[in-house]
Amino acid sequence: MSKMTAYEDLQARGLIAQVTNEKEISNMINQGKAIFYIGFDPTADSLHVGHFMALCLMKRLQLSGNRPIVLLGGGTGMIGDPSGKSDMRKMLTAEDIDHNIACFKKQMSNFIDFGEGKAIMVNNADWLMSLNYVELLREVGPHFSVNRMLSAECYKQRMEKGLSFLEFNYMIMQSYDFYMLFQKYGCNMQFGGDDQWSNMLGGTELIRRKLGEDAHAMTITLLLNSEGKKMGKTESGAVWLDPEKTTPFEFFQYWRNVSDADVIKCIKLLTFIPIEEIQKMEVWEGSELNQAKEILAYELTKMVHGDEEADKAKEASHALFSTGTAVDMPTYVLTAEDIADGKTDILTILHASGLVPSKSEGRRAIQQGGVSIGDEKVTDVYLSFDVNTLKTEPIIVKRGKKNFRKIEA
RNA sequence: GGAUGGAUUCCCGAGUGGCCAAAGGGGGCAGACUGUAAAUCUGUUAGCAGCGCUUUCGAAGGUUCGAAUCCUUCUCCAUCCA
Repeated sequence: MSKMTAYEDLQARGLIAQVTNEKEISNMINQGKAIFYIGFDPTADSLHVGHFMALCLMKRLQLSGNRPIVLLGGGTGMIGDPSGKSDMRKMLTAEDIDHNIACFKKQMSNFIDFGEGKAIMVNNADWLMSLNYVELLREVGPHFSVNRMLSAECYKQRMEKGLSFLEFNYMIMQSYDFYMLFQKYGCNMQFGGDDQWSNMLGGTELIRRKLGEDAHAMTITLLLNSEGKKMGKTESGAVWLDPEKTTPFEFFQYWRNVSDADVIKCIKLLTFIPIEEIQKMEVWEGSELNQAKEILAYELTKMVHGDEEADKAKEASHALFSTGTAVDMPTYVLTAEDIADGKTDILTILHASGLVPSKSEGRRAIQQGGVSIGDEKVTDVYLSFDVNTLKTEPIIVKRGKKNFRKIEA
């Protein structure tokens, strides 16, 4: 059997959602002739899983000889992309954007090799911020049909709730980016999330109309779970790549806990495990699939946080769910505020350590049998602890099955 | 610019003077069952020094013994007309 081409591998993994011209794109990619860009708007101070997937795609293509351009949205971030969103985002200040860009840069360099001639990083603020309104309108305005823009899928939700002129212009900015990159760097392809499709087509159209040349676009499958929701989000927010915002252990657990229906898909989309090996896992059923989850969690943690952290997270996870103890686990050290007369109580501990958002919830959790210390269920809401005892013997407090904290004094 | 309708707790949405910390659903959390999955069933879902108190129905004032509910002003949103 001949080796899979780079493009076939992407296909087999299910990474490709839509393409403008499959034949040309696959040829370019397979021959390492693509100079492609992916845009990242600096909407937060850390990258998240969606970005990670895009960066991995960059890496995959970089490995097969193609040249990536990372485009940071210093300019487009000032506008805000309405695609697929039901509400307008909070507008970011210029300072926020600068800060976020700095954070992005740092994290990205862990994944992508920006060495000589390998990959480049640019910021669209460099050309967007100095645009002159009337000039721009005359330059690109005639090439966009408002009727067609409005019918674009990405605005669908906003047509019901309201779309501001500011955001409406996002598509033009993104199209302009592609147009600029095409001229400056010979960038002939754009990648992005599938929700970017219409924005990306705007760019290829603009290039064709202005320059009479062909440029291509390809979108990456959005990482959705079996219920059709975006993955990489938890109740408390996104799963971040920054260890300060999402600890390696939390990161590991997030993937360890994906549902059966999603494991294989995630392994395909997110890891670099060869497709042949993944195919072997696909036949796994029932509790066997549980192993796949651990592989997924381990691989991703390793890629994002390194071998050492991945091992630690895996160990902690094992220890906690088999024996209920772990060496390396989230720890909370009691502060003076938590102690009164050399004592403290269970509600204070739960609340102060962040296991529950309020003491009322802590009380409820106890009453419902959801709190335990070690293996013992807590039944007394007023259970109190001697601080001196805690100093010598730290305790492990659990809320539910998956939330726990080691408490030290 | 004009007309009309609207803003309720995490979300949707009921509530038109006291019985309202506010129905119902969704989501979340916890328990049972399991495989750290899903489905299902049960409980729970403002805060606090628990049986009571404090803060909540877009914002600010007012009427009233008593307001999510009535009045005034303001802000924002939607639809229709220009």
